[in-house]
Amino acid sequence: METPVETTRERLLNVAEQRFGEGGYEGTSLRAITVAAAANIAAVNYHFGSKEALLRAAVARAMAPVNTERRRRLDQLEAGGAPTPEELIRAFIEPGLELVLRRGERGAVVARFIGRIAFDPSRRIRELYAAESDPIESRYLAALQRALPQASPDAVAFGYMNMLGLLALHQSQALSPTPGAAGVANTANPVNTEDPGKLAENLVAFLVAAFDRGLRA
Amino acid sequence: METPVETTRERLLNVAEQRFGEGGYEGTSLRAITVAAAANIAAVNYHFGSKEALLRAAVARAMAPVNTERRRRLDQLEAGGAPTPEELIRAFIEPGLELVLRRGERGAVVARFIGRIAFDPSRRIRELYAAESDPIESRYLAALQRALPQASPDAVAFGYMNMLGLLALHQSQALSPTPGAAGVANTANPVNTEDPGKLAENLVAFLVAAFDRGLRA
DNA sequence: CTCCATTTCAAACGACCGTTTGAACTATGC
DNA sequence: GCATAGTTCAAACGGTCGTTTGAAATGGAG
Repeated sequence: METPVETTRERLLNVAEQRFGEGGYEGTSLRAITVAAAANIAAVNYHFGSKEALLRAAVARAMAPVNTERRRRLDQLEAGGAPTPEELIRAFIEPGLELVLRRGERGAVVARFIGRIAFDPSRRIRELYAAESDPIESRYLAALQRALPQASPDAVAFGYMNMLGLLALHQSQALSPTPGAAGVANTANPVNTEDPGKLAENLVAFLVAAFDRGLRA
Repeated sequence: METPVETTRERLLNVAEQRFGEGGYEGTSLRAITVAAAANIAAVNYHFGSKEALLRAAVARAMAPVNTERRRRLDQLEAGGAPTPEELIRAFIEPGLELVLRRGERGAVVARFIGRIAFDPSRRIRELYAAESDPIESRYLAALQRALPQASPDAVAFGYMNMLGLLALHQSQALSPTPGAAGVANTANPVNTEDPGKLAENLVAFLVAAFDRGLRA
């Protein structure tokens, strides 16, 4: 069989995903990325133009399948009548956790990358991410509003932001602290580390309860 | 009245809070801090020893009143019998939001600083923060477990981590995106920007519902 | 005033940063 | 074969990074 070897461009994107996800944008140097990708320093500016353009390309590539799947689910739900809050929450959470975690090692890397960038300390980086996930946001907000007519638009937006934030934190694995360090419940490891599906179920249940009964009028 | 002028050490801590909260640890240089604090570059290493030690000192100073208030509330609740989940959640959230937001401009700066550092991209920084908020963590977990006997320890820990994460995100104002940019609900600004008390109420209600009915057995 | 510990200062250290350059290499079409 | 477009390369660019140095300023105690 012929092995379609990864191009330099692809290797740069893969390593960028991993390193940016581990150390953040500011905390990761182009030299660290290019060395790990077995590429020359100048390759970044040749293929992408700048460090930030590399990040933008990596975000776009990582988010594309998630956005596609979310759109597909939303289309499907709305075609079938009035979706419940749980269906909508599931359609948002699961593509973020499963589609990306359910692929062995690389999936976890992509998830951590997305989760970290979404709440990077730099406003510039956060907006860069927001622009990528923006298109479907208003659709979800409108659908949630219809599914929760008793909640005010502000309350729905509040719930949506909480959902978005919690998803990002779980994606980035920031809520599953290091085993050896001083963290939460180091006596018993949380449920979710082995099975991303179980984490998705737990998170959906948590959010459904909060949306159904935790939004102030 | 005599004006006890701020010492260089205090000015450095104040500016560090602000800049680290805005740009993150890696994204903020000591030169930017010392210039804004009208101090010499060498002052950081003289008063603290290193950049990381400056951060550690800032975290400790910022967290001290929050930890004290949380301990006080927990003592009071446990002295009065078996606290409800809502009382426990309130005792955790409110010190984080009010005690720190309800102080004009500087309170918001401190809140953003804490919220950002708690989920900094660098694991090293996150652990530095975790060590500071660790002491009361096990007390809260145990109290929550007693208040929610039907939930498994894993589920309680899961809920606690979600609470901690959501609090940090709201503290850092990462969930109240920039007004002009492409973000959630730029048609109507969320409720919470003007009144931190209202945000606390919304967040507590959200979490109480999630804890009461959203934790899987 | 002298002494001494504390604090501030300008200047420099080596290291690393993102980016650019221009030549060398590679592969494909003619 | 040669020409050509695409890609990779070592090397260097000017800047900024955290940290260190040693001297100058400061200010209370004797």
